Amino acid sequence: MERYLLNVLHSSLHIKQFKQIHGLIVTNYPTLTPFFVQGLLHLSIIVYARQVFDRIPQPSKILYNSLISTYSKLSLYKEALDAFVLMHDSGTRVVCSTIPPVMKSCTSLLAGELANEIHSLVVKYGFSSDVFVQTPLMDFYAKIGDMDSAKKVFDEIFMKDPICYNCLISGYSKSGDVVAAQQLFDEMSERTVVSWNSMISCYANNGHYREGLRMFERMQVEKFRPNEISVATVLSICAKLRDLEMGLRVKKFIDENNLCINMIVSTALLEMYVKCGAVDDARQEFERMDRRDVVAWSAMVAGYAQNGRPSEALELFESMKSKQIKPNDVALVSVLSACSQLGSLEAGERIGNYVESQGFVFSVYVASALLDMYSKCGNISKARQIFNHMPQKDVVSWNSMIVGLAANGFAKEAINLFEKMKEIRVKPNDITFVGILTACTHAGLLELGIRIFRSMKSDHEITPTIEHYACVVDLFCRSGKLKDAHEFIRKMEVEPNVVIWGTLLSASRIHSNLELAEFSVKKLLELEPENSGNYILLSNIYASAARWEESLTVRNLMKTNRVQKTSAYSWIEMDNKVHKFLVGDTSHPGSNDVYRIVDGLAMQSTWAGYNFESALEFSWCS
DNA sequence: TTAGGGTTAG
Repeated sequence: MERYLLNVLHSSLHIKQFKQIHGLIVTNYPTLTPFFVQGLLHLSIIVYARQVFDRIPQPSKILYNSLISTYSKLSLYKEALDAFVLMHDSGTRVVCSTIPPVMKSCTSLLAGELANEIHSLVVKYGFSSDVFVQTPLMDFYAKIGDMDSAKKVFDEIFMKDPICYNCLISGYSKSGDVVAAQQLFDEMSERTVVSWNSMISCYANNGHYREGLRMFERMQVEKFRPNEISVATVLSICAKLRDLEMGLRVKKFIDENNLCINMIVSTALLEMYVKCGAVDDARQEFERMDRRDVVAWSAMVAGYAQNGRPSEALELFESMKSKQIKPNDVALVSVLSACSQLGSLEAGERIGNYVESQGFVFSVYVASALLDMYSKCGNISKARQIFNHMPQKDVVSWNSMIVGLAANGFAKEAINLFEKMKEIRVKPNDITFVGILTACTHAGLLELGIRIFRSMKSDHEITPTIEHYACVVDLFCRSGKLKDAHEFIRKMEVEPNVVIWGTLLSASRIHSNLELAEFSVKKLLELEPENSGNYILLSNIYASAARWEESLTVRNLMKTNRVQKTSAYSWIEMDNKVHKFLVGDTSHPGSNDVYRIVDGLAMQSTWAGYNFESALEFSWCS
């Protein structure tokens, strides 16, 4: 009977049958209790198993090991460590096989103190030569970024298997030491798919994207079959590179090799489309997914928000909530950015209330997005309130507040905030300076603006970009110092673009500086010969100075260059479809009806006293 | 032992 029961306990039983056997054991075979617990642990009926375990007076080391490893397998790391402490305190001898699940739990919980104690135990009991003990120990050091200790443990391992190499490679990868990772990889006599994947993600995580792609190619040349982890990593590289062509090649590879498209691969594919601007393809991938977790939903919401389609971001966010997927901080950040873009205070406030009631304001990301939303939607005092209450602020929070103040006309406050930021030693970045220079422009603070611009390189080691130069040109122009603006453009270290010349042009026209206007519009013509607006501007400039001949020459030049004047159109959105309106076009099948209604409206408006000066001659074009 | 999503300007 005992032998029979032992066999039964290791087969898959229903919980009811277990309870019957438990009764039998308690009354007739108490010595079988440990085997009974193991049967329960085997099936991961952990709570029941623990209850019975606690009634055993002196559990054996084997039973402790089973309990600890089951906790660890179920990701119940705290329980695993508690059980280990219990085992150790009860005087039960720790064995080799006790260590791996305990170390894994220490790593997951970053339990440094206990990990150090275990390391001492490993040395004390002489487990140091065991690769199964040393690898998780080394992994712990690698995960906390202590690569010196990790390497020390690695060197002590007698028979090194690929797993311990892979562990150390991923440690170097996370600490940014690409060279050490590659060296270790080259040393390996026996590589696995994991080794290749670790190297690909090492390059990916450290910004060496092309190198990562090369590893992916090389692994195939060396006859290693990429798995779903390889392709997910490579897809995220394509996303970072904005390389749609490569991304599609990877997708073809997945299809041709029948690789499993799990949720992570799908999301990586979706993300690749999003970053390459192919939002509709991303949405198709999203629709194809049979399961979607909060990451997949957030990626799609972010996709719309990042590609300037805020209404769809908001719509998808609502549908995510209706599917009972609880939004997390990432989803909230994206949807708040969508509200900012829409300038929709109503939607923004609704989400803002949710953010505050659910305690998400403690996330720097969410709070920054929230304050940005309030400032873009015009509620600058609420934005300021959120900023002031943020327990932690990063450079983005400061930038959002500075830009928000500048955009809402509080230039002095923006500049004060910039000073405070420097005082508490938050390092400004290039965006900070775009914000602060805009503030100076709005307040007409020419000298201060120039001083701040010059300090970028000297005090903050930031090389000004074309945006910063454009701000300064604007600063000169708005102060009426056109000559200085021109002089500044001539001395710029980067090639001036259309924004720069456009700024100078519009200022020249305002201040009737014909010479500079002519000069800048010629520059504009060089940069964008296809833009009809530039020809018309130049022609008008000549005309206004009564230089008719030159005016005509420009018009003719426009004809010889075959530049077409692009028509301006208006558009409205109806039932999720955008309709464009153009002048002098009757392409819409219902245009007769449209005109009749428009005429009727115009008539009624005229009767109501509205004076129509412009023709109401428009039609549908899509 | 290897894999996916986020905020600020123009």
